[in-house]
Amino acid sequence: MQEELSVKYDPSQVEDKWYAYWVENKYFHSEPDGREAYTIVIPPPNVTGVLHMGHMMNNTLQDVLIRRARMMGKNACWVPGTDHASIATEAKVVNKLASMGIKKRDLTREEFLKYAWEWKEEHGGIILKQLRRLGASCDWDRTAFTMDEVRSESVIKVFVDLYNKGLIYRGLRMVNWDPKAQTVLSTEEVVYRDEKSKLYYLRYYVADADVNPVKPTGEEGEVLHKDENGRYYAVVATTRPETIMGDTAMCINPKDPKNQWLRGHKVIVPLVGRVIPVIEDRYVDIEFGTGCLKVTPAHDVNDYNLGKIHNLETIDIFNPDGTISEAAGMYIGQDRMVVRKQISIDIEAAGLMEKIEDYDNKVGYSERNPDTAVEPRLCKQWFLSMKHFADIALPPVLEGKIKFHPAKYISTYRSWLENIQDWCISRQLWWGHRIPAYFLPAAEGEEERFVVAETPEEALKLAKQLPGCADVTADQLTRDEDALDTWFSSWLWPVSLFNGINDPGNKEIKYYYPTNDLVTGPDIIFFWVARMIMAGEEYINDVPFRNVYFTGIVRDKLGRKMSKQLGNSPDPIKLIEQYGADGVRLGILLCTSAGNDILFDESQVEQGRNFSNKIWNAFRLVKGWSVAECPQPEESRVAVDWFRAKLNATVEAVNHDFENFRINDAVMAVYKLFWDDFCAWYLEIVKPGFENGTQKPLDKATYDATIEFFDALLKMLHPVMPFITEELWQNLAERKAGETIMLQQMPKGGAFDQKTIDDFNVAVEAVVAIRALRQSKNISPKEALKLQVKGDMPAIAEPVVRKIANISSIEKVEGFAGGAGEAFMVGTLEFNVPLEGMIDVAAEIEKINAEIQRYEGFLKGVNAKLGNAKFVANAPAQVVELERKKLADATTKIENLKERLASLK
RNA sequence: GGGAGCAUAGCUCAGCUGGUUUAGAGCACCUGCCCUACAAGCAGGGGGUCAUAGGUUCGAAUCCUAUUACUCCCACCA
Repeated sequence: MQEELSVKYDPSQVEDKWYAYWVENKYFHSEPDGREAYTIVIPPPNVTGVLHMGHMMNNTLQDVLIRRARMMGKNACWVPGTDHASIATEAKVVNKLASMGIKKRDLTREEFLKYAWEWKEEHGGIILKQLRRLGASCDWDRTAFTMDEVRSESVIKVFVDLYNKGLIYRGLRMVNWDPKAQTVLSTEEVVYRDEKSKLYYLRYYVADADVNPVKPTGEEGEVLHKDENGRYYAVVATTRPETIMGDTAMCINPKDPKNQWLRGHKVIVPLVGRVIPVIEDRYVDIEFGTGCLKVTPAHDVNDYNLGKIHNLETIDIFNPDGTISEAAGMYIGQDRMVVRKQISIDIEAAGLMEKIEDYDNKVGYSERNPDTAVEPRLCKQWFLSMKHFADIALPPVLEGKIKFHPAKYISTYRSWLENIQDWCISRQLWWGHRIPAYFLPAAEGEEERFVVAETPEEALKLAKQLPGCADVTADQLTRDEDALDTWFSSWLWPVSLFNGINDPGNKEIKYYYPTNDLVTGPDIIFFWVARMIMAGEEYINDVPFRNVYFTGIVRDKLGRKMSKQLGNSPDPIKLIEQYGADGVRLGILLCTSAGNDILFDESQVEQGRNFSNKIWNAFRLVKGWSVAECPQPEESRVAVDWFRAKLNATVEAVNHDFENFRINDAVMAVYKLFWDDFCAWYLEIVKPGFENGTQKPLDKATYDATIEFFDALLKMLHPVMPFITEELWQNLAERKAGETIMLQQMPKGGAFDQKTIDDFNVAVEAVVAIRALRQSKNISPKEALKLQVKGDMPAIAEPVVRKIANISSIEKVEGFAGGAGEAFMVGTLEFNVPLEGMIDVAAEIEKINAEIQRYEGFLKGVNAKLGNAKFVANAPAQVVELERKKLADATTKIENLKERLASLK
């Protein structure tokens, strides 16, 4: 620290220095020992990600929790790491390659992965470096990656295990297909958005020659469509006319009176000309559109189900990239969205369009490629059967073994688990964990055969055991091309970080698991939180964490989500440079409450910076004092007693807040303790005056207490503001080499007398009243005043008022005669400041009358209560007693005021 | 369509099991101050029919019902 402390705190002078110091001394590192463990695993950010405000909030919270736990004597371990994020990262690599003129499909898997790893090495982990700027006290020696050796091995082991348990299966299903990434997605990865679209009404002519209505038209509301040539047709409403090439039936509800005439007939698909049957199924909503549904089994889940029931042909008219396939017979190779426009024109031209209406519907988009509409597609994929996992994951949350903060997410969690669908875990990607399934050669049309094993050698062994496969060779086995869903590795995170899959029951997993608190967003409650609980229960037979703190979304002050497009997302590193990491941390924490979105505004960070500066200057003040052997002034003795009580009370409140994850409240409590109580009151009271231009020394008792308080305050602030607290703590007293505030014990608080705090508040109120009086009468703070008091002033209040309000004498009186002064009340205590010739009697009378009126209004309410026999009879004695006291107090006050009014007149 | 949550000062939110609350905090705002820690500061001040309408109760911001607004989640109606 510089000899001369600057007036302004400069974070850039201290942050890097202390972070390096902490890392060098391995203060963040944890090894199992005899202490109680406190563990947090980081929600692994995307390996190629860049820090944004959401990360800042999330990781600040985690750091506060971990630093506090460390100072509470726990063996705190915060494990950092990154996620391989297969879809996002693969997309980035594909784009990069494209910019180099390389197409993914021209590369072998090995070549592609080489590029991908290069990309990862180059861009990966930036985000972890950025976290250091924030002060994150992660155990960097434990940094993990979802695709590193331990984690990969865990994933493969788990896949094989679950397959062997019969929980993983391979099946032909209607799945969600992302045509841009060209992979399937799980149902959770599809986000539905409202969209303005069109409902197209298409003519499907009746194919049989003699449709001729056997019965007369108009019977029982039947709707027959007949064109100018006398030909009959049905009308189908669809939002997706481009799928007509895949139509293999038209469906009506058997109970639909208006479409009875279509029963048993055949219709012609417009443009395509294919003749398809009219089938009947109760699934069809009679009220929707015309009650006629076109059935495209290959491209709609419901249609697929209808197809299965009614044994319909399935025509897949799309290529994997969303263009029209050969099977469609027309528009081949064109994108489906282009074809939608074109086909409506062509149908119109062919006279087959009845009408087009505006229509609001929901369209599913890929979570990772938000501008790509997801296509339902029929294909063979790997699934994890979820019923079993739902069964084991629900009880710990419902029974409170895991607590959600806020608790409202329990119901979200519950309803998801109670309606769970099987998890599609395969992805048509290369960047990820390759599925350990090996296929045997099979002739065309033959049922596929495969084995699942951790290694190719193991697979070969298994394959040879299959009937008729004794001679199979290693070359004949082909490994599944697909990779696993990224979440299939993330769900193991709290277990795999401690190698609990590969080495069950090892020392670390036993020590660190279950972890304590998880800090994450509610948007991944299904993706991640729920699945970690499943994996934890399945593999360790215990919950992965005790508490889940759900953060909100960081929005700008207008409530908009932060996004690159809007440009409303500040660069966290720039903010740190501008305001200091401590300032940014405090700013974020002040507006964070569990489950609520935070509306971020730079002014909050400014508040954080200002607070840093306040701490800095308090330090400058205290360090500037000299100490001498002299008696302790009365007001200092009182202030020490009071502040100790206040400190202890706040420690208790802060502990309570943390237990309930009310972190913003805890932070605010310490903020006020420092700024309002310590700086504005305590330091002002003990601050020595000046004599002949030099500051008087401080007595030793007061000085020691002040240093003790400052030390306690810095510790309480440290989890929130690690840098400035370390800097000042190191300079507050002599420190040995290698000491750090990080590893000090958090103040434990202790018993305190509430009366001390209450009595002090009398002084505070009196001082405030006298200051207001000075201001309104334009009396300088330097001019000493006299004070009269009627009643018994608390002993500790007197010296405080004397010093802070600059009172020369306090006189106890029976009444204020003559009215030569300004009076005020604190509780029932009456004060008067005698002011010769400075009183505006008229104004004073008005003021007193207003006061009387206020108290009388108050009395009315109290009297109404006490006058109510039912109240007196039913309310608890305590409450009635309280009302009586209110009555007595208010009555006294009014009497005093009236007395005073009289004396003025 | 189903479910959940929320509605308190200009803004963001506390207010837990109804009674020391004719409602609090932080920020913002207004007024006065550069008084040897700090103008990134100090001192003082104004500001709310607790969304609306009913109900329960001796007593409601707090509990119940309905309405309105917003937010979120879930769902295969083309």
